[in-house]
Amino acid sequence: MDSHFGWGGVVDGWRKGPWTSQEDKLLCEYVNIHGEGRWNCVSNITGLRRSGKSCRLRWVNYLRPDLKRGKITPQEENIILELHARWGNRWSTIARSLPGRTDNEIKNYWRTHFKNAKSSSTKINLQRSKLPKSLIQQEQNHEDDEMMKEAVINPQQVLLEQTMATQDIFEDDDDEMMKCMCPFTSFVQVNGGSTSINEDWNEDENWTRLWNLE
DNA sequence: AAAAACTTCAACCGCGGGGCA
DNA sequence: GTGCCCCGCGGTTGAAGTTTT
Repeated sequence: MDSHFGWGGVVDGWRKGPWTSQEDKLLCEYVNIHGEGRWNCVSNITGLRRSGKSCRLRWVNYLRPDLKRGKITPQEENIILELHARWGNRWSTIARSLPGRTDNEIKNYWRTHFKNAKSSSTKINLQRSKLPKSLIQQEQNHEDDEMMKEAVINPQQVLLEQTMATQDIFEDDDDEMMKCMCPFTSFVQVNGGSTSINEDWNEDENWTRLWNLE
């Protein structure tokens, strides 16, 4: 990042740094008239001295009228955790499941709250995130198929594996996070190495069992 | 009360993919 | 086939705000 020169100033004719309310107004007017897209035209049409990239980012992450404001809710957090376990750092994919939230917001939230979670599954997903999307989709479809087959043959083992993978992410994290994850893991009980599916959800009981899972 | 440490989040960058001439 | 342009994504940075010492 070259912000040590140019932050808040002009570099190559483009303004950088924090947006002013006047700049926001110009960008909103542009989008209202011309719609989203053709970001490189914004400067020509509005006189805004911002690059197309900067305009797009400002609109997508801050000015869009359908954006939610305020903190991530526990429900949204659950979704983020679940989808991150599945997709790794594919923030835009995760963001599509959270209307009103941006990939940037989710990425920041994850880094702030969960970046210290060190787990094999996380590492694998980070590596996956660097693969071409078509390959990832193929792989994911294959994994889903295999999971479905296995679930028919051995449902208890599949549930246990899912639970273990989920808990692995939280090995260094606190009670609050585990409480958030309870709805996803509640249906498996572990008793001295054997597992059983619990039809009747009992929050306290299951919570303790999962927390002590080794 | 002040300094240090930590957290949050807006905004930047480089890179890669897709469309088009 | 290839070169160019635009767009979107993920990683990173640093200013500002907040909490702790």
